[in-house]
Amino acid sequence: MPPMHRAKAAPARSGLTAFEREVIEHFVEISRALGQPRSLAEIYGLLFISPRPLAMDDLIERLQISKGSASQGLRFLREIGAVRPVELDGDRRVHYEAVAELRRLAGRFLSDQLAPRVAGNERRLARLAERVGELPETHRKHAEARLTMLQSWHRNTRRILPLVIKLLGD
Amino acid sequence: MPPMHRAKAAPARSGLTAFEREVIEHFVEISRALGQPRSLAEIYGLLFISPRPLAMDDLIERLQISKGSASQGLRFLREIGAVRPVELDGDRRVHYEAVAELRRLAGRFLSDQLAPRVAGNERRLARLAERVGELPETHRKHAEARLTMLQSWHRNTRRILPLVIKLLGD
DNA sequence: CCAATGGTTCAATCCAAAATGAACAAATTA
DNA sequence: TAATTTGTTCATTTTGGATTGAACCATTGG
Repeated sequence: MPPMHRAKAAPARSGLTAFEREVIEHFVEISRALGQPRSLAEIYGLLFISPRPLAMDDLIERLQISKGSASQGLRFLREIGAVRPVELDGDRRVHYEAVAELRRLAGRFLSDQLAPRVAGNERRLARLAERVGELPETHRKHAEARLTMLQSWHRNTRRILPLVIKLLGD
Repeated sequence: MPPMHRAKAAPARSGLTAFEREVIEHFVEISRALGQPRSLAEIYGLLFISPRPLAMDDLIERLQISKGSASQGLRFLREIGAVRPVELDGDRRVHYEAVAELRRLAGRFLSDQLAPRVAGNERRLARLAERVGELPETHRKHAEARLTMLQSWHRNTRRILPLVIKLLGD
């Protein structure tokens, strides 16, 4: 069969405007700093800048991501309250719009992602406090001092987190 | 030369006490939240709990990490001021001790790791503000509203960062 | 009832960041 | 000077989290 000159590619250039791409890039950068996967940021970013709710299909097509990524990404964003499902009549597909209140977003993120870690740290510090007594005399004093420091740092963190939430959402 | 029966293995079980391991684990958890590689946290953690400065050799042996990791890790920690080189007489190797002032640590981390990103975001927002005018009438209004939001979020962030630093180091 | 559509799940794959270790350089000691 | 010690660099390898896509389920419509 002659090669034909190809339908192979049509790399499907993204169907995103330059403006949209840049807005999305903004969210990608932020999500990196928060240690979240890129596809989440892409989905949220596109919904954020879109003037009307989008269905999963739209996200797959415009962002060129897989069904799996789209489905999982939307689930996560729904769970943390960053995205809200919307029913559009005449279409059985669920559409989504971005929740854009920073206070709510930050609060959810902190309580869902950070709080569990903070709790884990707290437990570990408690364990350490118990065991510091069993240490050989030589190192005990130093270990106790360091442990006190860790506890103080931890208290600082706990104190500041709620404050940050409050300040963010004004 | 006959093989001699060797010093091949002795897998060198970690030479870390349970207590040390747990302290190190604490730092590993924290560094994860900050998106830093595990080996950094291990190095800092061991130095933090060690009552006296350690040489690179010690870190390699006790943490079972490679020379490369140790060297690069120490370089990074030195750069952000988390670790301080110490000269011990009678030993030409450089030893290191942990810098344990939280204020300094947090400040450095924020200004080295976060500030550049924040600056990047700022530039991007400026570009977006320029281009929003060229948008087709239909979407312009919505895009402008969203952009205003992004700018406000950004201002919030800038406002809060220095405050967090101040509050952390009391 | 069957076919088509919308959506989820999860094992396999991909990939970027981290870790390794060999090669190298510089300082030290014998 | 040669041999050893201390440390850095960087090309390769490893690894874990992100992404994919095939298999599957549920609902709707013909």
